[in-house]
Amino acid sequence: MFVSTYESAIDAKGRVSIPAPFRAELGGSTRIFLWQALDGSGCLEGGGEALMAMYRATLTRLAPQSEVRKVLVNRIIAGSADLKMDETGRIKLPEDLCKAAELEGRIKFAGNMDSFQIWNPEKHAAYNASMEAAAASPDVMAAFGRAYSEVLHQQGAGHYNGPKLVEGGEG
Amino acid sequence: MFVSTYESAIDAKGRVSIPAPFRAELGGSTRIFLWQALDGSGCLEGGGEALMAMYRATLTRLAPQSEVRKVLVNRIIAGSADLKMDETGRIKLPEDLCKAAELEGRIKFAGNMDSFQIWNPEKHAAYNASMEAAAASPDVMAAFGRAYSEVLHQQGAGHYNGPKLVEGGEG
DNA sequence: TAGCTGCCCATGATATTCCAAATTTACACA
DNA sequence: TGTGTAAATTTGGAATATCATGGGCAGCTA
Repeated sequence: MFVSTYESAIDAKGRVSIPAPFRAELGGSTRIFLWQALDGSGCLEGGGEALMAMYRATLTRLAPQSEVRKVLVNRIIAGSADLKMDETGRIKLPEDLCKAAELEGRIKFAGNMDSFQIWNPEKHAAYNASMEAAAASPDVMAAFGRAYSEVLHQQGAGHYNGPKLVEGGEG
Repeated sequence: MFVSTYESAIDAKGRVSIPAPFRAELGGSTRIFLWQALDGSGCLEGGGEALMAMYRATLTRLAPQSEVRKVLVNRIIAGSADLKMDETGRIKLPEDLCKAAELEGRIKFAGNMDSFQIWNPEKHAAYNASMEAAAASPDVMAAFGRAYSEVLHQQGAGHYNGPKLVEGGEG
């Protein structure tokens, strides 16, 4: 799972070091896919071969000529950059994606479970602030609490046994 | 279950010993996650791989582009530090988290069932005082009583048999 | 030939691991 | 109940490994 947030930088040659923990998460593969986040937040989203395989399987389930499928294939498949890390764990960010996400100089890598995000630091700070404010909402905590107890019930057949390592939770 | 409260200290290099009972609770794993508590109380919250696996399962249940999920992924997944204990059970607290929770010198570890909290001692004392005052409220005790008898019913098939050790309740 | 790209090595900073001393805690025995 | 011994834990510091980053060089492309 891609967890935590790391800072990195674009060097003079347009190269970026992928944080080591994220590299480890790619399981030895050096192929990285990058595209613009679908939610309009202005960051890039990325992942490795495992994620792309999941997306492929997911998109294949959608009806071939459905509008939904066409949109998602366009945004994620056609819109992706297909990059290869060098020996020291760096990739070269394509200019169009940098421009779209307003990336230059220092950037932020943020874990997003199965994928990660790449942010302009100022935008990321603003995003964090809005998320922090939203987290205080009772609705958010209530929804989280409901989902958490559902997971507990599922695991423990009705009564509380404490958290367990969920199957497939990590590699 | 993470129980009780322990005091510890941050050394000159920013390292902190995890209290031995909490270490035992991590079940041999040396990976620790730390993030800012969602409730705005100003402490850090932490747990091990089991808790993070639970959170992952929980977040996966929420609709992918829902606001609730985005908020929680931001706060818990992206907002977590992914730390590794050394041989003697210490972690290095990231500076940004220390700053956010006003941690320096001595700190408090407080058990929180599935997770634990890390507090600035003065803040913790103030929190304790407010909790002690609130515990006297009839509403609190009433809610506790209701929940307690629900659990009893669930365990004892409808009538009171005295409390039981729930299967797997402790190790 | 100029610029871009991929590949490689060098280096400083940071993080991790290892070792050892000091302190606390637990236990057995008188 | 007090004391001595052993074990575990906490603490401090140094050696080592890892990582991010800058730059060099060759090959390809336009």
